[in-house]
Amino acid sequence: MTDDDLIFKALADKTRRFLLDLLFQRDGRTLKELESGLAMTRFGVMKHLKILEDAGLVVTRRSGREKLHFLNAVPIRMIHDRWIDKYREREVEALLALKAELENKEDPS
Amino acid sequence: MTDDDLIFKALADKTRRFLLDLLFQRDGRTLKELESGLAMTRFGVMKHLKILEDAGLVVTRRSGREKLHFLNAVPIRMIHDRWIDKYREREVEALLALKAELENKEDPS
DNA sequence: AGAATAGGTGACTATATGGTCACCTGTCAA
DNA sequence: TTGACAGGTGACCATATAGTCACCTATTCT
Repeated sequence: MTDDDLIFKALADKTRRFLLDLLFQRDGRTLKELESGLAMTRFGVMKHLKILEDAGLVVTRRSGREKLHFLNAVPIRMIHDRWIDKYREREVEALLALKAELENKEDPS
Repeated sequence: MTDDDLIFKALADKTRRFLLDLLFQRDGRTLKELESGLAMTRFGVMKHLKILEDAGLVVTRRSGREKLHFLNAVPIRMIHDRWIDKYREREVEALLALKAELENKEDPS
């Protein structure tokens, strides 16, 4: 299994993306803490974290009997750079800016 | 299945990523043309293209009996923005620049 | 019109993946 | 030092996914 295979397979699961969201909000959480936010057994969460770690999307540090989890954004950036060059980047940003503006007008919540 | 589920599931397969690579090189290809670059039957390629299209990563235009395929980079950019904020972006770019520099020194091919 | 060409559908099989459980290891604190 | 706590492993089952095939439709060219 190649590196990029590990990364994209890791991102293919909703639970794992949610774990990344949690770590994006705040880094350095333990398994116990991450587990408490999910409707799943500890074992399920542990498997998901292992897959994220093997892919390099999460890096960890041990601290006594705890294991702290951190988000690593480098692979995410590499996905971006694979299919978005400088030319497409201008197009895409213009489209997203337009989209944001329209949504702001339609739904000024 | 939510939008982001469709996108990440679509990206989870190596063949589909290769199809995006081909379209990144050059847009507007037909199924026949894309098929010729892969060791797979037409049906397999067609299924993959349908999944990419359902996810919005590929958009198509019919032209007579041909169907032309184009890469849409907007979902890719949204993945980036989900886990990379301005702060992390600086970190990540610095790391990738350093990495590129080191690889340049080690392997000046 | 009729043959060749480009694309499309539904059913099927083998394999990969998500989730759970019984059971185990290492660390902390009274 | 012993009990509670955080984390870890291997086996297991149900479901999802990749790939193929027989068969079908629409367009083009002579």
